[in-house]
Amino acid sequence: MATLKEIANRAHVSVGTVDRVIHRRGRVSLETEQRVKRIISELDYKPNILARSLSMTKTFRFGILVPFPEQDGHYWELPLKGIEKAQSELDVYKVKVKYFYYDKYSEQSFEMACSKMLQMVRELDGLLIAPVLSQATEKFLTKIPDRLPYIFLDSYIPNSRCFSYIGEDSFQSGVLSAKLMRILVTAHGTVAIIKVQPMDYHIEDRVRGFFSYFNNNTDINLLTYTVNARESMPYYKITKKIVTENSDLIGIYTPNACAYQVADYLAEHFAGKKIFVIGYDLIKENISHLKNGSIDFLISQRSEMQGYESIFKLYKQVVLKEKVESRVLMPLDIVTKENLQFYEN
Amino acid sequence: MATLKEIANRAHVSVGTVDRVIHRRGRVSLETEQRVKRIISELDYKPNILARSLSMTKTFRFGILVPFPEQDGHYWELPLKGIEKAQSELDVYKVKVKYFYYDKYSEQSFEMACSKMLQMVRELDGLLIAPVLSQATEKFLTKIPDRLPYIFLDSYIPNSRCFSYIGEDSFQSGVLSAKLMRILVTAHGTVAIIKVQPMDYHIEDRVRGFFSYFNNNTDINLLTYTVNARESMPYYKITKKIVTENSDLIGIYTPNACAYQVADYLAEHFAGKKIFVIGYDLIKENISHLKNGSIDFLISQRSEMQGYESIFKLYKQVVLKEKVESRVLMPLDIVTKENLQFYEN
DNA sequence: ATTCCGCGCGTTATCGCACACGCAATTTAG
DNA sequence: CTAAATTGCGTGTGCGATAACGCGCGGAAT
Repeated sequence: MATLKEIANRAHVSVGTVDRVIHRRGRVSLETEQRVKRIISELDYKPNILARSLSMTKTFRFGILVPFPEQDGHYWELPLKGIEKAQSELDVYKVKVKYFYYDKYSEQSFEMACSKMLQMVRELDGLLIAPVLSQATEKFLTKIPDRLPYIFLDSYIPNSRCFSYIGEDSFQSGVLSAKLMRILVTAHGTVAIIKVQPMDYHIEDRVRGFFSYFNNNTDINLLTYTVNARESMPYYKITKKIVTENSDLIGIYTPNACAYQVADYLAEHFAGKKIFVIGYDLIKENISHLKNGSIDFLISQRSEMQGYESIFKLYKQVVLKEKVESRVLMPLDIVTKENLQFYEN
Repeated sequence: MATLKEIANRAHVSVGTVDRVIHRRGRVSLETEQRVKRIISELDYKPNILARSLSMTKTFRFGILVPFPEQDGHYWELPLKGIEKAQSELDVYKVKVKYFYYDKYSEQSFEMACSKMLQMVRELDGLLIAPVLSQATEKFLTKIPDRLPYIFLDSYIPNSRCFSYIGEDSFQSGVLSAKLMRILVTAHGTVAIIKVQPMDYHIEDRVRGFFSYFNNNTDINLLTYTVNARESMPYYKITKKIVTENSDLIGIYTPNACAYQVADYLAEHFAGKKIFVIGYDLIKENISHLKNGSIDFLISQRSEMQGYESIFKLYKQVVLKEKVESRVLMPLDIVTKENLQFYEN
């Protein structure tokens, strides 16, 4: 618990000098600078965060670039909840956030949000980006000023200068789903996997993981179907198609938050035979289907914690100037009827 | 973001007076006290925690009464890790902890730890108790001074004046285990449940939950065995007994952290037939058996987070004087080979 | 009447850090 | 060669709250 003052005494200088060394504000001779630095590391000096943020005049602003909260079946409300929680906890540390929403199915909307953000970029100290529209995001990244650090949430763009990625290991989450499906289905038969257009690397990765688990397994027949997310009721239609085309259907894997739509159809029009359904994310509709048994497992990627952590990592990187891990992978929680209650809220 | 000074100005008094009102230090006339209180609630004044703990002279000390870390297969290291993490984060807030360990199989050792704690009770501001030895703990509770708040970790003693309990819903965790076992075992046969002596309510609850799930299910034969924890290699012996007595054995449920001992035996002497094993807690030995497939599922009760949270709740209750929920139930994480990596560390 | 005590309040130092400012001693420019 | 700029350093103030201290006033005790 060394203080600035102690450092100063030891180095035979004033606190002002030590402060200048720490903040690289110059006006210190090379000799004293080295002496001070040595003593700082000798005493393992850590600035008192309380005092620091108490005296700090600057407030930090982070821009949040994410899809409209209600998209993906209100999925985006979950990370936003975490973001708000982090924001309120970091309020005393003078951290504010500024939201820029976009329609994840419209590049134009995305570009609108980006340009709004760029207009006030001078007031921002860091960005949180959910790069759902990967190509459009890549273009946007080139326009971000070099001084401005950014972090990815939910999914990821390779070869960018982002300082960290907060999210899941999509491939492994596919593997996990496959394992669960394997345990569930006791009989031989067909398992359908529902892909989505427009393509999303993140989701594709889950599907790849799913297939990789079943790689050398022959008694289960894997069949891929593709829906177009811009149509109306796409999952309803595709589920209908799946059940009519496969008399030996035993399971459906929905590698996104839309499992509830599949379960809806099955519950209404296919109640006779048990079809196992595995999906993602603890959104309201999925939860109620998990409760009534028409969804068997939900994989949760700690969406709320993702939002929370990403703001905290921004705080660490920008305000505290600490090193942040370049990948922070959230646990893949297996949620079922019997442990759901502890994951809700 | 009202400050003391603003309150003072509005109430036409000095900050000293407002401070005296807030901390009930007297020397304020009834009239001004009410005026100040009114303005405080009008402006929804929340003290700045940073400034508060920066200026605070008092340091808070919490006593930790838990089993030796190495007991239960080093299980207790997990909550302790969380406790240490919380302690280091709360260091700037002037929070210290003081450990009192006991042997969970010796009432005498427990009483020793208690009396040590009571000797320095005047220096303590709160207690964290793992009431593994329930009767002995009940006796101890009567000796705790009324002024001293305490919180339970891991398990619980009813009708006590503890301000909160941090842990799992043991019954429901048994239910969850049963559900998983039900999915795993496809054939008919016997599932063995291993109880422990001396009895532990917590563990018994898990077993009750397990049975309740299978209540009206007849194609699985449930059989209870009991080990004596004070013997040497008890699980080794009991597993041997189980496999020799049940030719139709298909699964074993170990409602505590000792599943690895069961798995040890099976891997060495019973490699031929697949026996499904479900156990608890991410201790090192269990983890390696999960990896090599001799344990199928581990239920994790977020042991590290339990420790972390319990210190934070003490901080909230004692230092911030905020209300704390009387029960904080941790999620029951289902851990398998495929998602283990995200729960490790 | 003087001393004394307690009440009701204001004042001020302190916590550890950030940052603006000021003041010599030098260096650079004109 | 003098004025201006720059370097190297110390001082002082503020952030918001805590808590010790001090002071006037009035009533009780001597």
